[in-house]
Amino acid sequence: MKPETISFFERVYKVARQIPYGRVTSYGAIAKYLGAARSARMVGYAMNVSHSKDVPAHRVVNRSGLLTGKHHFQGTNLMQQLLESEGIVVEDNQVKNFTELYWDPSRELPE
DNA sequence: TTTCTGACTCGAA
DNA sequence: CTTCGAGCCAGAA
Repeated sequence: MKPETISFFERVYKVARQIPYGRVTSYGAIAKYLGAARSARMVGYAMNVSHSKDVPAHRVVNRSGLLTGKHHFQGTNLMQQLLESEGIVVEDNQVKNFTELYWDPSRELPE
């Protein structure tokens, strides 16, 4: 498939799937990696339609480590359970040790 | 076709 | 310290 034919969402999914186990990242980080630093909203929106994709949306949180999208998961705390099952500590919808668990694609991944 | 909304982020007051 | 506004793009009504 040509890169031009790949939609913005496809790129988001591609990066999201590269998130290592037990790590988390932010919408803005993905957007920045895609060259659209100010399209963080679009990344979140992409996650909304990623229900049919193999995208670990639960590993994507906002810049504060807050589980802003947990409400969009099936359960009330499904997102938190998924994160905790990966060894990530979540408290009050917020990821603990977020700074240590934070995975920046533009920094961890090659250009 | 236009209008509105949204899993965000950052800078300014 | 907190609060507010603007920017970004895509999809649904």
